[in-house]
Amino acid sequence: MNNTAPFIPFDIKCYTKLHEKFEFLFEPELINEICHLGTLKKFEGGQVIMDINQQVTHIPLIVSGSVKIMTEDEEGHELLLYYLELGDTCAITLNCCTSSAKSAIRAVTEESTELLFIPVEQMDTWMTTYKKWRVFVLDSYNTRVMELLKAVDNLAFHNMDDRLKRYLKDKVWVSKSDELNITHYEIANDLNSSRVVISRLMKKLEKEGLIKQGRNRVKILNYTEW
DNA sequence: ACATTAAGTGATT
DNA sequence: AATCACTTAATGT
Repeated sequence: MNNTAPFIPFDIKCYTKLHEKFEFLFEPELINEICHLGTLKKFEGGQVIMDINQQVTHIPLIVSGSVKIMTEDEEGHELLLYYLELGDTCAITLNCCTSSAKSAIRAVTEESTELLFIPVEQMDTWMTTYKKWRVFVLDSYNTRVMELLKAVDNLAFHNMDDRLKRYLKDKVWVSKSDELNITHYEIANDLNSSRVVISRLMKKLEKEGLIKQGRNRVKILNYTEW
């Protein structure tokens, strides 16, 4: 038995896991580099992994779970912008990194989530050495801008009950379950609305037969028809 | 049994 | 659609 065996620099299982998860995105050599230079961290649901005005030193890459990205107004009311899932990264953060600016957003884990933090310095070198990294960065930038546009459109052109429906739909999508454990207060907070308004609209949706609800839980009925 | 938290509702702006 | 003020219902200690 080799006595150095327990002291391998990284977890073999984790190593192969990352290869499986990211082979569709990156070159194998790049995944090797990611394994060596990145740090994998696990979070419980509801943890703030990056906050507004925080200095950005690492780029987060989602390995499992999901993260919600939000802004805040002067009074501290939040607004959900979009979610990040497997293989996603936050392009807003990417921009912060290169310009060494501070974060404009807050990132909160939606469920228990694994994140791979890559030091900013790697950005530039990988941009020139790995084609797939370049494509990944540009692509993710693009999809984030699209998501932002969607959020703005939603905010500007749709009333509350529409926004609520979209919210529930998205929520079912990211949680991969039509049974949501959520309170009216939390929904109101994500939508920058008030609990009373959400309660009324939720009651309406229930009467329309679109949802069933109880304390701390909402079940979305026949999701496919949404 | 009591306190706390979530949800429902009428009235007002 | 938001806020207030109040009620009712569910849950934890």
